Amino acid sequence: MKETSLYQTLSREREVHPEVTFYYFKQWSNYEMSEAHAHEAIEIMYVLSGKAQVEIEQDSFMLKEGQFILIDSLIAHRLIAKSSIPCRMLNVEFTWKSKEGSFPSLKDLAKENDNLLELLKTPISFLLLQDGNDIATTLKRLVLELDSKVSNPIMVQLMFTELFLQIATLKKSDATFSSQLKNRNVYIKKAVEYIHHHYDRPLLIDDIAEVIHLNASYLQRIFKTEMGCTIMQYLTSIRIEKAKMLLRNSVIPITEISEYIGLNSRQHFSYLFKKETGYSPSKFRGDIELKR
DNA sequence: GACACTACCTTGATTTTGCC
DNA sequence: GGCAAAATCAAGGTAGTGTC
Repeated sequence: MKETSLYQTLSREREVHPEVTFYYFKQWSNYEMSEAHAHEAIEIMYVLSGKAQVEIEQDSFMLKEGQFILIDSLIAHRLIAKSSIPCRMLNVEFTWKSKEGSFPSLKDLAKENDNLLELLKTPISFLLLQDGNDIATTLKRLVLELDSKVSNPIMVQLMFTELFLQIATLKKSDATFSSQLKNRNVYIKKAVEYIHHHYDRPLLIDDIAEVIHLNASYLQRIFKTEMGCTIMQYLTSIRIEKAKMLLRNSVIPITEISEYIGLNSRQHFSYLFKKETGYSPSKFRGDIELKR
């Protein structure tokens, strides 16, 4: 494994910070790289809209909106964007520079965060993940900061820290999620994946059924048999867990949290939340504040 | 897969609550 | 009292389920 690899972070003797070498937004249309290329920089390719094919070593993947791929240093890859819909991407490439100042290195951070440690301990050529929107936001903020004429190095390192922690957490939850699904019926697996990726917008059973090419009522029946709950119960449980997290860890007004979890109605959000937890959203947040 | 019935969800209007 | 946020209510729509 080369010194420039992400996965050399723990064994590398010198302490390093990430340093962006190249970044750009670009819309690809009817484009095909003539041949695969590799570079020392680690690359993140994030699909903002549309879709594109990425070939890495012997594998080939169709990246869709909201998905991103992190390609390690010196891994050959090739981009093909031949879909009728143009693909808009944000690419960020970074390498390493010697640690400066007192800002903790990635190695230091891994000592404090199990998910990050696990990510850096498991070498892999590339990492393909579905983003909830956190990674996109952080990448855009990072690019905006780099574009700034008075770019602040500490801000850049803070955003990189946020980015690495988000990727590590996403990878961890993706692994847990995947292992739970391993033995499930393939249709149920697709439905559950779709729900996990789209719970933040209004979802109809018909939408899910259409995506996996099944009759809606048939899907409902096999879902309940396999999962022990209806599709809507499953979706609600995910939404309430996300709402609890937002109530605990953010100052987002309760009226807006319903939008964050895909419920158009704040009234119904309050009703569902109370039904599931026994507390109204405001009481839930208030009790947490009191315990602090 | 289609249909019908029931239960539950969504939505808009209204009321209550808390803060200034 | 005025205002914004949160909670409640009722009607219509949608999901879940049994049956064919």
